[in-house]
Amino acid sequence: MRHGPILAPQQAKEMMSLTATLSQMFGDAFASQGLDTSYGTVVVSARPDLAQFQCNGAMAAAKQAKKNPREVAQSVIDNLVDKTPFAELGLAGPGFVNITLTDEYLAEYIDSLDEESKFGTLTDEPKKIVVDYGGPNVAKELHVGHLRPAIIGESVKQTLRYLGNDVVGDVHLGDWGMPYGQLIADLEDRFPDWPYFDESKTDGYPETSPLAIEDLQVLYPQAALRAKEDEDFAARARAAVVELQAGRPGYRALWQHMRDISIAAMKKVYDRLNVHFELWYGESTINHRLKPMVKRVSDSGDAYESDGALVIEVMTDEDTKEIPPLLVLKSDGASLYTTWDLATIEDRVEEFGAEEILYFVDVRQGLHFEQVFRAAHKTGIAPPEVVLEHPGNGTVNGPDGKPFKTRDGGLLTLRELIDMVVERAAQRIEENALAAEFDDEEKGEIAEMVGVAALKYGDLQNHRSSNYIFDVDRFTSFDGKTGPYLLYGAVRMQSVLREAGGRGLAAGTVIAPTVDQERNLMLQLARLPEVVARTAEHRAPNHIAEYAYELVADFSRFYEVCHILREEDQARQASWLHLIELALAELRLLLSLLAIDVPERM
RNA sequence: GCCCCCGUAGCUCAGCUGGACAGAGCAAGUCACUUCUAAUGACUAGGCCGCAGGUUCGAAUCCUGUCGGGGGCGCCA
Repeated sequence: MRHGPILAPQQAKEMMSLTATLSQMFGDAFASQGLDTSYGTVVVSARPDLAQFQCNGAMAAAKQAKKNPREVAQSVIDNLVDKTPFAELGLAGPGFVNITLTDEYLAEYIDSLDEESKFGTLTDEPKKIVVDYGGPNVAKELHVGHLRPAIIGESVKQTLRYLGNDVVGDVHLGDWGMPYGQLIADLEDRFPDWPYFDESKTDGYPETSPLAIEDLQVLYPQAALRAKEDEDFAARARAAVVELQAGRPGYRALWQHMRDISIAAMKKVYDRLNVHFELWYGESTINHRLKPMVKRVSDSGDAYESDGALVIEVMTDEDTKEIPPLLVLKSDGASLYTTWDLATIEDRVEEFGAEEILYFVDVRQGLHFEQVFRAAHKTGIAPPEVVLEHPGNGTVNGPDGKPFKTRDGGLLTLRELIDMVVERAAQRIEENALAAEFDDEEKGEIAEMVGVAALKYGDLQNHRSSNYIFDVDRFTSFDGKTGPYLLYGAVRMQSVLREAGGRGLAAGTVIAPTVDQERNLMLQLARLPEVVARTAEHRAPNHIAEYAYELVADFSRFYEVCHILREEDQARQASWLHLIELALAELRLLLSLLAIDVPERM
């Protein structure tokens, strides 16, 4: 790490990214022609053989101003105030402006990058954002379906936070539905003597849970099955839910036990994935809001009775497609997930002041969220300016292209999935003679990090909304675009810096590049801000995943041709060390935004 | 029946919301290690972007139609 001057927070410098700087220069040139500055947007060139950057605004500007695009482009070039940064400015095709920087300008820019200035990342106007990305059910073990929301949500949360927003992640437990009525009713039959079922008692229940998580995992499916087959039992289960939600002390105490042991079990799995929730709220958290909220939407006329149930019409005159009304109360008067979702929005707005609420949930729940969002805005539960968004995720599929299942057709637990990848990673490490020198404990730690990185990167490199095929062998490979390859890149950077440190070599000013691989690495290092911004904008970590790979690949190419420790020109060597420090700092940041840990060595 | 998503190289997937000959990884073939971790790098080959129209100076990207696959449509979450 390079240690610049320690700046007090209020003095922390804000700097612009390279493309933002260039865009401003071109924007000014457009403005001087009476055209909008937004046409000045400069992006990385699609044709690296022709130029480093390009500006395509002249074509759009010409269309709007009814001018000749090539003439507009030429006059923009002519009206750039400062041309010293440019080695080449060319006009091509219908009106592309090709831009190549001088090596000196590029080096100077790269030299100014550091962690304090976030490598040129401009922070957002801070917003209060709630990220809802868990959704596991109490009493059920986490399964494959919980993987994507967890790791995508965590990554976007970290990214939004890095950009300066006030973000909290909420697991939003499924802890208030029918399953708990079924469990309670079933337990009451099995253990009628338990104090929880004695209606004459209102307190003095056991401190610790009589049930272990393993018990719940067995009991839950049995109770669900029983409710399906036994109508009498189902009726008692429904009654138990009503009593639970009404606050019957014994039921609440038993339910609390189930919730506590479930959370403890979930945390173990989420911890392995580096997924950490600030809030462990659930559907039950907003129970006290349900009645007043329902009354309010009924009184306002937004909600009305339909087939005995209470619904909110969410279709408008502008809709060409059919959108069914949102059901907010069942015909028996009980609340359901729509009720809880609405009340949860109310809670997040009133208690936290949420300006944006993002739901990282399976895309298949798209219609539900569309209905809930519309209802929330229509009823004023969410003020109009509050952004409600459902960046949905696709599924994890098996080799057959269908949602992942175990060999016997069951649902694979998340713990089993992680174990599978970590085991394969351990095998790969074992196959390699280089790991032999590490003791078993370190090998185990490395296998865990490599395995989890393999799993997470294998997932995150796909766009959030697409389904992908889970392939342990491919994910854990050290070759190609994989988690292990990225970790290996980071480890090599660390290794060079460690060696350099041992020899008393220090990083210095970045000087003008002389070889392509060096120049390309610099250009790559400059791209981070736009990639981070794009990830946040699209709520899609695959942009960061892709960029992290490109960065490591450019580092590897540079490393191949530029032998840092052997370099005799001391200024060049110091410059290269600086580049490696920057590459490592950026890579660590990118991986931290993907919530992937980096080992010291491997 | 209505609605949503997907169809890109042999395989797995990107493609920054209209820009220049469509990209990556794997697999295949060729080449480079007395190395700072070769757990690497270089090169070759591979695609009428499902199909047919349309809008545009310009379309994998937008519109219409069509075929194929997946998913969703009030008392489960």
